[in-house]
Amino acid sequence: MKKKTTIHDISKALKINSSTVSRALNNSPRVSQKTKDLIQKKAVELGYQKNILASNLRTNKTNTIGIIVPRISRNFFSSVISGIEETAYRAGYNVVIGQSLESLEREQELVSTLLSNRVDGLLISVSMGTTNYNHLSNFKTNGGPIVFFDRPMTMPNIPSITIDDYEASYNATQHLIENGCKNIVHFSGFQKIELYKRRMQGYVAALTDNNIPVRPEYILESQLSEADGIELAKKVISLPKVDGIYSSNDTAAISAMQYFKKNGLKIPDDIAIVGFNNDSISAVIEPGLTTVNQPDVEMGIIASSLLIELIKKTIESPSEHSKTLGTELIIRQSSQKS
Amino acid sequence: MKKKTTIHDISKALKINSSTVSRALNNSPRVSQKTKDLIQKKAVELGYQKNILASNLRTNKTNTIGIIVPRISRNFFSSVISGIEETAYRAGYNVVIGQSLESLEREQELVSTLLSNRVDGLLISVSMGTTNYNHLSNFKTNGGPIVFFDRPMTMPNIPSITIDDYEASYNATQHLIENGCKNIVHFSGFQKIELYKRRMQGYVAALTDNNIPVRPEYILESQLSEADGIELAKKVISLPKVDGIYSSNDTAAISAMQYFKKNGLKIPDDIAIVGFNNDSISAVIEPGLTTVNQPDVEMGIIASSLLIELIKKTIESPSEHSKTLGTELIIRQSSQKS
DNA sequence: CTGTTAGCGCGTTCAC
DNA sequence: GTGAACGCGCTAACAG
Repeated sequence: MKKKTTIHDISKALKINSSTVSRALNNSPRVSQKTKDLIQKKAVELGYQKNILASNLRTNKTNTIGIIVPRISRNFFSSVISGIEETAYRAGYNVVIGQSLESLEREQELVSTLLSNRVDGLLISVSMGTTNYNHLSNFKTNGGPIVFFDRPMTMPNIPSITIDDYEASYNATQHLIENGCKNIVHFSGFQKIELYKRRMQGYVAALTDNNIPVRPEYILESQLSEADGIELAKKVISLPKVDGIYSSNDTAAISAMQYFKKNGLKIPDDIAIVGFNNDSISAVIEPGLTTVNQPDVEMGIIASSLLIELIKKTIESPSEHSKTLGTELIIRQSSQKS
Repeated sequence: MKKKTTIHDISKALKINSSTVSRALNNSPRVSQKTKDLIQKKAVELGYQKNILASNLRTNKTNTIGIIVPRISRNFFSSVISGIEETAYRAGYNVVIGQSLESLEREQELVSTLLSNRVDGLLISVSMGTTNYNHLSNFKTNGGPIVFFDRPMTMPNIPSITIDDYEASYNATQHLIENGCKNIVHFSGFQKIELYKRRMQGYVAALTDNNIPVRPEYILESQLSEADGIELAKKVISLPKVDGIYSSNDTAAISAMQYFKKNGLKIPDDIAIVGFNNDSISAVIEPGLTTVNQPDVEMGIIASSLLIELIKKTIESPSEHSKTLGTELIIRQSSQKS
């Protein structure tokens, strides 16, 4: 690794002061086009490459945005990240990524390292374990802007990009009901998470509006992991006459379906899933499966666009910038019940 | 954003030289425990937080590793990334990610920005368009170590973590043959990529070893995208008596299967897929589907462990460090042909 | 063990 | 429009 050429090298070579070189290279209007060209040329000639570390130190900015998600390999998140990276790339930002693995502790550590690494902003989908936001407000005051996505937190002045969970949930449940289901189990998630709370509310509202009693034993709360899916499937079997499932997430639902299949058990006639990632699991074309697709890539694009905007001009009241994206109810040859 | 406290602040407050403070905070053995404690305490008291940017500039290291993949949202890659992040996190490294979108140009730019951002090492799965490795050898000489994964390049002294594509491919094809298939189409990828070349070779070898003629019109090369899958499906239909498909990748194969289903067409009796990501698409349990599962997360773990090792002690002949991971042939209730 | 000195490479004052 | 000088915060090198 040979020594890099610095602005001083081209400063010496040209007998022009290094500050002028710096200005020229940053295309400052205070340098004449003539010397700019001269410097530009010499820079190329010497194979100059700006040392961003030094620049970062001086300006205290890094042109980098941090992302924290519960787990990168989850389809939904990897799609969001893909969208984020794409727009960040275009705007000249790098992305550094961390996964909380649904642990508050780990999330705190990640936020802390991102903070000390001076990322310019943070995109985060909080972990299931996140019950307080001290680490986040700390980032906000000492670091930069934050934008929530998918899983919002109730936190003042921080925008969030989400889908309308209530509506999506309501629609999915309503669809099952219209299809003749009367005993609908709900796979739900940790209720401290806004998202799952809202989805539960949508489910309950749909039942209520259709004069179907809400039975607590039909609401199964879990972490919605693959392993949980199997447990959920077992519970469903133990319940009498379940004819429909509405799941708050795809992983658990699919895992449950697999369990039914594998063991030759009867699968409920109709199943609806919110938060289904169509792109990656598109092979699953089951009759009687309804999915509410989330605009995953789009969510990434919008979230990072907003964040970058916030970074550039520290906007005063960003609370207005929250956005709710539409979803798409997709019905797969759903067998109309008699 | 108020002014941060620096080592000089605690240097002044304690009347201890700032270098000693620095050493103490870095837990250097050359500082007495007594003064360490003193400094530690004061640091906490003043709310000191190390400015990593300054440290990075001075040491010319960033404790960050770069990852470049064709597309983040692809299941296989997101799983690998997940594994990478996990081990990097444990080793105290950050990860920054870029996606090449199968474009050489973009890959070059990404490598360049990672280089100027002084990442300590690079993990890369090259894009389909990558036909030369100037940008990579440039990174190697001016940046740090590189480790290839999944898609190796023939490049001197750079280790790569891959599966045994030849063997995996041979086994998959052999399995189809044993199941009675005689007219096996191969969905293949861009032949400049080692991976696809090797898989093609495995396919050819299996046929040859079984005295089945290799027919060029049965080898369908494409980019293996979802859209390509449909084109491939159409081609399969136009071919006489295809009774098996061996695909080099899941996306195209699944897309093709969907096309068959959607249009009520006959699906070849047996299908084998290499590079299938079981975790994410586990819902697809089709009889007559054989998949060769790749150890995706494990690949990430191994690749990043190796890279970090290389970063720490610039090992002299890393070419020996290439590693081939085992795969797992998974047969789904494959209907034995009569 | 601790202090002194001298940068890392760049951006940004201020002068002129 | 350009130059001189300084500082961002930290650490390496050399003293002692």
